Amino acid sequence: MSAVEETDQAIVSALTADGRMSYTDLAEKVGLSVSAVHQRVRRLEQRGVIIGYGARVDYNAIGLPLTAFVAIRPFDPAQPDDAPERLAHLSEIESCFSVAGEDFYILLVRVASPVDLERLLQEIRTSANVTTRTTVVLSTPFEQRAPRIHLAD
Amino acid sequence: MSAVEETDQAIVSALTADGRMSYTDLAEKVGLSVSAVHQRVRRLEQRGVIIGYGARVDYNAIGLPLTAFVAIRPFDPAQPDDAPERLAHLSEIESCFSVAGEDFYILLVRVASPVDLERLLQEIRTSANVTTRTTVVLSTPFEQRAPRIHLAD
DNA sequence: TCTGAAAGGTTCTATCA
DNA sequence: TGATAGAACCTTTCAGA
Repeated sequence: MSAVEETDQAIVSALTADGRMSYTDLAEKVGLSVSAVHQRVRRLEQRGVIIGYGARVDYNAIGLPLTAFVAIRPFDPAQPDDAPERLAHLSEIESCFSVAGEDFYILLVRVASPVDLERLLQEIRTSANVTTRTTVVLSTPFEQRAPRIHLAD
Repeated sequence: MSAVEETDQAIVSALTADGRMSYTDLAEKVGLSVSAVHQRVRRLEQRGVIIGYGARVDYNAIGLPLTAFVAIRPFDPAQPDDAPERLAHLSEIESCFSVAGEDFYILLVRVASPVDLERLLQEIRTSANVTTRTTVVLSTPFEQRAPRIHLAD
C-alpha cells in the first residue's frame, strides 16, 4: 500500500460518506491542495472507481415504505435466462443480483403498500416467466453504510 | 397530487439520479428560480426526505469484488435480539434488514475474497451468537436505481 | 412561496515547479 | 504529480412582492 493509494482511499471514503463535500474541505481532509484533489477525483471518476453521485432518501418519506426481497427462479428451467432485461422496466425494482444457490436472482424492491407489492409480484412473474419467493423487510437497522476501501493501484 | 408536490418529486428524483447537480441546472429542470429551488432542497433535507449525499462506487474497483447476502437467526431462540448492535462494528456489513420469515435478519456484505467472507461469517456468528445462511452474488445486472417518488405532503 | 441581485466561496483550467 | 492563480460559475442570503 503506497501513500498514493491511501490518499485515493481517503478521497473515495470521504465522498461515499458525503458526496457533496467541497474540494476545499476534501483537500484539507487528505492534506493536498484543492487542484490536486480535484485532479484525483476526476481521475477516479474516469477510471470508473467513482460511478456517480446520488442523494440518499428516506423511503418512508418518499412514499415507498415497504421494502422486500424477491427471490426468483424460472418457471421452466430450460427457458432463456433473460430476467434482468425483462424486469428492468419495473421501476419498483431497485437492484437485481444474480446469485449462486437455488434461486437465480434476488431483487430488492420498494413499494407503497402490500397491494402494490402484490401487483408488482404478478408483473414480475408474467414479465420474466418466473416463480417468486418474497421476504418482507420489517425494519432497517442500518443501510448503505460507506465501505472501507482497498484500492489496488 | 398538487403542483407543489410534483416540483418536490422532480427535485428529489433529479438529486437521486445526480446528487451533485447544481442548483442552476436543477432550477432549469424544474422550472423555478435558483433561490426557490435552493429553499426547497433545504426544506427537503430538514424534513428528512433527503438524508444525505454519497458517491456511488464500483465495488470491484475499490477492492471489494465479492458481495453476499447473509441470512441470520439466533442460535438460541430465547436470547435477546440485539444482533444489529452487535454487528454494527463490522464494516463489511453494508446493510442490515430485519425481515419477516424464517430468518431474523438479512445482511448485505461486501468483501475482498472468499477467505475474507469466511472470516466475516465467523465473526458474525460469534459476535451475535447466530447461525448464518449465505447466498453469494455472482453478478449485479443493476443496482441502486433511482426510485420513482410518491411524496405525500 | 417566489424572484432577483449581490457577496462570498467554489470549480476548473492553464501554467509552472 | 502537485502548487498557484485567475476567470467563470455556483451557493447562499436578503430584501421585496
